[in-house]
Amino acid sequence: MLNTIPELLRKKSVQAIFQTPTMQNVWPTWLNEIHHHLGANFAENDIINLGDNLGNIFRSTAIAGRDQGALSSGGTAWESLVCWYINLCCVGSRIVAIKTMSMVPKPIQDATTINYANFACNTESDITVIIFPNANDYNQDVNNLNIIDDHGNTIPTTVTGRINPHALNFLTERDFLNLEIGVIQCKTNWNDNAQIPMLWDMIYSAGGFSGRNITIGRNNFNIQHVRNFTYSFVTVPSNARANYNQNSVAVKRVTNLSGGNFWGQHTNVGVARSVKEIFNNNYSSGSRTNLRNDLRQALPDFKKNGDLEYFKLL
DNA sequence: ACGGGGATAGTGGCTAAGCA
DNA sequence: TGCTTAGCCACTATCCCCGT
Repeated sequence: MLNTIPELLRKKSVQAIFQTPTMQNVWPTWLNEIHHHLGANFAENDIINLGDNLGNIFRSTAIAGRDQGALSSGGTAWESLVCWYINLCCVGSRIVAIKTMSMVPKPIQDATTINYANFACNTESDITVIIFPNANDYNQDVNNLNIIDDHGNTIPTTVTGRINPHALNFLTERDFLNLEIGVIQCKTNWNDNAQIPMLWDMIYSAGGFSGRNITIGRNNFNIQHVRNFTYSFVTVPSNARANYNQNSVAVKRVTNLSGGNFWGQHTNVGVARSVKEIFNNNYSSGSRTNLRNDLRQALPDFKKNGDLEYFKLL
């Protein structure tokens, strides 16, 4: 079960997260905090409930004062944590979160591109979530798949044990109409940055503005052609003294996003929901049974040096 | 006119991805 | 491998709005 296309992509995505020096710096501290929240003999609910504490985990590496380096790395660190968490909760499903844009299959990169006249401003989508269709090619062990391209040639699913990007590009192109895609905008602070997700969501929702030569998509891949597309906002938030209520501008700016707004703490009704709610809200069709059940079956693999060791939970 | 609270705009060194 | 550059965010002075 853990050798499917989505699982191989997940592994590649999570391994990439741990490549950055920033992540290697913060991880020992975060892991302590994560273990503290998970408890000794954790179950699937403990993993999902980490979402209520992502903000605390993030802040456990907060540096006194604020040098510019901390500011810069903060954004990367938060994106990494959210991407790690989503993949963690989605083990066993067809839902995969990817932080590195170059790892996103080409058709999806093309579809999310926004063209401002001739200028392709590649959306700085922090995290791209792909929900693969409920089809054989995404449910079976990759060794049992036989993927034939348009010329009748077999495309290998893996290259030296890792997923073959060409196979992924081919499949996402072939099954494009049945894909679901989620874009997640991550920001550590909420106040001023709320404008950004609001504006991108407007453009995606409008499908571009033809009169002004603003269009979405390249190579005939359009985000409005996939089965479902959501745009969401996930914040820490790092603004310690901020007092958010349902009338705050920052709140109003993101409450209407197609994918909703979330934060790394307990849900505050009318303000923001815990990031753990993002799965039911946006990605539920990607679960094989349901999120908890998929996760429960994978639990043993977290607790030994097994298939899921790459999450570095040990 | 005044005061207070909330929103806004600007700052600026570091990080990491991309490229040659 | 080294260089270039887009992108990162916490804090503060200032602006704006509204009630008194």
